[in-house]
Amino acid sequence: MKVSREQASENRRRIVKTAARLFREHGLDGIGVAELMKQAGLTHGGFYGHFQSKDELMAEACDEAIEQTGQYWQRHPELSPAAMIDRYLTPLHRDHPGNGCVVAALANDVAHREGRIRQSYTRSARRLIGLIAERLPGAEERRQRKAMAVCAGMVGGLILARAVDDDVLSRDILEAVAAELSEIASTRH
Amino acid sequence: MKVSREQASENRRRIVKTAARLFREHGLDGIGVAELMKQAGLTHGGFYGHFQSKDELMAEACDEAIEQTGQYWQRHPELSPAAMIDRYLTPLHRDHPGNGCVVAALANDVAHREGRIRQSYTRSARRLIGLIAERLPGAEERRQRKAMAVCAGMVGGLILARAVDDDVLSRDILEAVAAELSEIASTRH
DNA sequence: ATTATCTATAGATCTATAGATAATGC
DNA sequence: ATTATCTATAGATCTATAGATAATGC
Repeated sequence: MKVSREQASENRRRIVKTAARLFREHGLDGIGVAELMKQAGLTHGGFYGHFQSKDELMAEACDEAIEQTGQYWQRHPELSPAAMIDRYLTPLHRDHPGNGCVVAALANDVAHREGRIRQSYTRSARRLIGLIAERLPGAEERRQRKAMAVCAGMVGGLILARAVDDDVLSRDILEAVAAELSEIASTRH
Repeated sequence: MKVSREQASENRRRIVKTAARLFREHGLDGIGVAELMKQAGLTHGGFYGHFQSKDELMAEACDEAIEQTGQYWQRHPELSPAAMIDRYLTPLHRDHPGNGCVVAALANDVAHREGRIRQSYTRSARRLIGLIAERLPGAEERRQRKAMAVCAGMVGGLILARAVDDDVLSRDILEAVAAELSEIASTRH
């Protein structure tokens, strides 16, 4: 069942994209290589022709995920920081982690690991902070500081909204955090 | 090797306390029953005399962890919200998750589960929000809203600081988030 | 002939249970 | 006699590999 060189490289690409979705949905340990390959339309054993290990795929999937997110924000350069916050802290984003922010989806997972995935995650976090910082007014240092706070609030708010088992509390968190973070983004201090 | 009824109940208690530490350190899937029991000074098989399942222990360990944190803050009623934020967002807390905030430690893990652990986590999150809200000035509704935003920022800041692989960035995040959250806690809006 | 993929499985690890053991407590 | 704990293991799951298969590309 060999396929063309072109098809093989397309298959590799599909594995990375599938992984970027599944790792965000289920966590790094929540999805196995066999199930992942099945969802990519391939078989378990074929995986190791494309990657040395699951760890290697984790790092590539993290890069892929932040690239998707980065491109999304860069396609909307007109959005203010407050508008970004409002789009981030929505029930839609909360309920679709597979297509959402990788920094929020893998934070706890990554803290327990070393190596490439940790480096890839750190780049992703920097990029998210940078995407916010570049739209804030003021001097570089102040923008960075505010962007970190806004980023922490967005990530924390989304993670909390996903973790609690009460729809009312979950929505209250999303709305309260969005409202208060917009304050930070717009004040002069 | 039977022990007294009193000793047995002390053993059960030690399992819960050990679990409260280990789950926060390694995540719910990052520590197995065998290793956990070893660290509690007992053997693997003995576990199921005390608990029906690992899931049951997860919920009890989460309750134990938030109880420890709640008692800590209640022993310091003099601390302002800004002082709480400063004590939460420290390198010490970041580097010792086993003794720290369970809401930050298990957020991603819990989002992928159902049942008792999810309920226990939701109670913990409510309690953390409440501990902050009761020290904020103003009307109930506004205090709740601000407490949710502060809580999200604290949790997000700590989780990010733990996940990134760069000491400078990690410390910058802790300091930036603490500074900006103190603003929220003290403004009138 | 090369190689991308498939089938099958080795080896490790994890939760949970069965049955044995030995000290408590009636 | 009861029961808390221990040893040993069943059964499931996961990563990674070995060897077979079959279509590509020289």
